[in-house]
Amino acid sequence: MTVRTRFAPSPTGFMHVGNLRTALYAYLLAKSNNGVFVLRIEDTDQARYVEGATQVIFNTLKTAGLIHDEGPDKDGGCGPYIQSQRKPLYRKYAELLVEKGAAYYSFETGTAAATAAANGETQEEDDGLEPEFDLERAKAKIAAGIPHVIRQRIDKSGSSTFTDSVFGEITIENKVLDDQILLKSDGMPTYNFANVIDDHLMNITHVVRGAEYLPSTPKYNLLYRAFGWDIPVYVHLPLIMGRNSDGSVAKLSKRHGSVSFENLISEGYLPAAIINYIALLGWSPKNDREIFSLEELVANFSVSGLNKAPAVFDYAKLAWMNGEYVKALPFDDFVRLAEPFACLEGTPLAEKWELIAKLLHQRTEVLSEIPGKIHFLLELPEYENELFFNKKCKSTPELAATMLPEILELIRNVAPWNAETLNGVISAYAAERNMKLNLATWAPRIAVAGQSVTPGGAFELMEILGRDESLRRIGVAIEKLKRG
RNA sequence: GUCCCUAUCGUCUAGAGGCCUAGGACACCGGGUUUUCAUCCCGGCAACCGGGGUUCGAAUCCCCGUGGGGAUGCCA
Repeated sequence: MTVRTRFAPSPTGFMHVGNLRTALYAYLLAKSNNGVFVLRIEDTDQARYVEGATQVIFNTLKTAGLIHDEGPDKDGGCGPYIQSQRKPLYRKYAELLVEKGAAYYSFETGTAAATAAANGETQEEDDGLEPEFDLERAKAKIAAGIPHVIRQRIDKSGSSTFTDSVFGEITIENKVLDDQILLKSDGMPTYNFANVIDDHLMNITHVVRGAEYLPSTPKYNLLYRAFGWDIPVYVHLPLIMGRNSDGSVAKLSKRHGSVSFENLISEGYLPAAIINYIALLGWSPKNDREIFSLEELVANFSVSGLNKAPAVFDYAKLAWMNGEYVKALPFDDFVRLAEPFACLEGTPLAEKWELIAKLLHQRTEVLSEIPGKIHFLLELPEYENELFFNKKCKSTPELAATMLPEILELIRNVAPWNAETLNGVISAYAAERNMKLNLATWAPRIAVAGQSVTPGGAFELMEILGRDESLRRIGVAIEKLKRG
């Protein structure tokens, strides 16, 4: 039997990494079994619907490489794949359930809650709905236009047991299951109903979803049984957590940082790195390997590697992994991808971008770090003469004050002005004075950079800055050192 | 409140009764290489939540606590 999995997001405007990871595992489970990956849009909550959000879902899956085999744009014979377009279907099945005695109508009263409030009473149990078990009377009320819902009728005796591929056998007392609403008063199904209908109709064999659905799974199974349908294989996934500022953890959300795929991308994380990282959040290949392409994930994926406990999202490790991907990028790709982040357009450095990129390529983890790394090239920072101190190479401001004027004269007219020539001249200068090269380059580097940490050494920086600006900055340093 | 799930370094995890003196990675801290920084290399710090069982033997199995998470919506 062909394995069929689905990813069923709501179009709410952005793709949370938790959702993306669910999509990834559903994709991996399907593909590692030569199965079919279905995309279904769950837009039954018109209040939460966001214009254009479906496009965000398409774009995200495409960018991430999670290509679906069936979906709104790829009919595989189980369409439509957008729930709002399936609306009549749900009522049909809900009414079938009523006939079978597994569901019943409930009508809005609109008064009980209001009355209670007026009397200053709290009536938490009252949801403003009155059940009508008599079918004839129910039909009359419907004909009279009274708003109503259809809810599941659950026998509260006994218990329900089911097996999950990750969590194993789970038993829940039926008395804690409530008569959940299946069809809303606007005629749309709830998730609790639609997922059962659609997963069955779309021949989904393996339901991959977050562990938050574990406690309500018995209700879905009751529905499957009422219809006489096969229950799919369940694969519930541990949740992804974020760390709060007070050290506690909670479901990963915006306050923990960027949690949407689009946000992460705009911060300079690479799609393949994000996928690789989240794959390892809750799943392990059971060996020490950590870097996997999507294809390699497909080849290595197994449900047995899924974890049960929630995992904390760690931006530091994501950054490290992203750095691995950035460094592995062909240089031309890095130049192209990093350019928008550098923000050099319209500056004198724009034409030096490739030269700068050469320095940045192996020193960047997240592309958004770039402006901060190179800002000193655009504008000489304010700095203290203390920077000319360096213990390791024994540099001091006094030494810099004598060296800098000498070096300035040596390089003033060298040609061509590039790292190689400058290296030659300054190396010779160091050799003459029996000085180590790292001492000879310390002062010039500080002078042209104005900061202690720089991407690249003195020669590269001077080449990028050009002759005029380099000489000017060294001049500034000499004056600063004179003032002390 | 009730119900469900869960528990190995700070974080992600390996470990399916003896291979564990508990392995890897990130982070952190040293050292080396390097014209700085980074890369790279080498080293270090750091964990089986607690208590009872079962067993010749338990991180691994069972029970009870405790901690953590989730569910309890006309959200999904």
